[in-house]
Amino acid sequence: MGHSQAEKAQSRERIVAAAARQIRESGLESISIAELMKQVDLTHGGFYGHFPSRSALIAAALERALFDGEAASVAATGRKGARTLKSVVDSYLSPAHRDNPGTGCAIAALAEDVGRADPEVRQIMMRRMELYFGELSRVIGDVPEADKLAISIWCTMVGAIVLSRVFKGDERSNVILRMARKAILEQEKNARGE
Amino acid sequence: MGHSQAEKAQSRERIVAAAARQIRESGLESISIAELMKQVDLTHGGFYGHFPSRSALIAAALERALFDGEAASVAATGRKGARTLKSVVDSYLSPAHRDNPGTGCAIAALAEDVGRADPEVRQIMMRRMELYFGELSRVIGDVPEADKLAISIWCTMVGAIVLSRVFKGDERSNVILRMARKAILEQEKNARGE
DNA sequence: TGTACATCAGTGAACGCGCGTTCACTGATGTAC
DNA sequence: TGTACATCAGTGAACGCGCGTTCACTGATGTAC
Repeated sequence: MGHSQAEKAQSRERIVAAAARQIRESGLESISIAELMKQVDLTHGGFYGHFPSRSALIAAALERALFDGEAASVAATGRKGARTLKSVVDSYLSPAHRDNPGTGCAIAALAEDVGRADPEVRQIMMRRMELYFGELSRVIGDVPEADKLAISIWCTMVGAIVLSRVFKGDERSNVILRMARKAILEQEKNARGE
Repeated sequence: MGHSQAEKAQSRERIVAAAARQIRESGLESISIAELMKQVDLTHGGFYGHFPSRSALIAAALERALFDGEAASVAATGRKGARTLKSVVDSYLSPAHRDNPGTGCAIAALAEDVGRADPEVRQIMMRRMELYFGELSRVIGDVPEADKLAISIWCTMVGAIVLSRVFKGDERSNVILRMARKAILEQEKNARGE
């Protein structure tokens, strides 16, 4: 058993990463400390050397899930400059994203849970979403009121993933993704054309 | 203590109605049988005279929440013939709807929870959503591919309520509702114009 | 009409279980000399 | 280089608690005669 600071930080890292996946797969409240610690090959008692409470972990896991989900999206759509609205939407509204909530967008996975949570938890998502709105606005680029368009596009993307997951396994699920994608791209075209 | 069949049915009714509100306010898994029975002035043991298990109640409560939410929407937007896309969207994307999930749309409140639930639970929501898609399509009326437009509009409406609830209490929350509303109405205008 | 019995919705104590949290302890590693 | 000690990440038993579920019981009402 090691005990350097670096090793402790690595343990914490593994706990948070596992929790970030867990909450996206099964919800904010799905975290069981005993099960989580088993997942990372530690005993449950050690948890309190890393976090003061379960709810502190949930906050850290949400922050991490938001960060990871964005990193995965960026990785899938290519580096900064190469991103277009089409590439972002195609990636976001893909069957792969729908079928893998544990590594996907934390907004689509957890916004309802967060909407019911404490203000501190909601703030974590609010702050991150402001960044997302800004980033999508920049991807849209030279369109009048791109910042406002970015907001409504986010609504459609999140709603589409959420609904497509209700229908997963059914062909209807793919139709939802396709219709949302089409609506978003047409919206942009119209905004550009005016 | 009465014990006619009608009185038993009324008790069951009150349990389901309370549960339907509870799950929309705090999530599918938020139901505690002891607390629920206290809410309807019964003792927890009596629960099993009405339902075989907690999960059977959850299924019944979801069904009921979906039904109630739609009834509330219809009540708010006027009778059958008088409904227009604008009236539906204005009502759905209102601050009142955002602020009262317990009496609102069960899709917006529970789709993420349901997406993670058993196939039987997902089917309950799937079936109801097919009806909703059809109804919105009829409200849209004489537009090419109104059925497809209805699907993408539902995505935007659900996403907007879900995101606006994360931001509740913040001015950003109202902006989200307004931008989604605007996007939907423009989408319809464009669909009508082609 | 009055009495005895059957029904059954609801009661409330009890159960086993898993959970979050605490804490005295362990034992591997780092440091001092 | 070797020995003694300090540190501290992780261990695992124990706790109190709330939960879903069971079940023997109660007592108000309906029915039979």
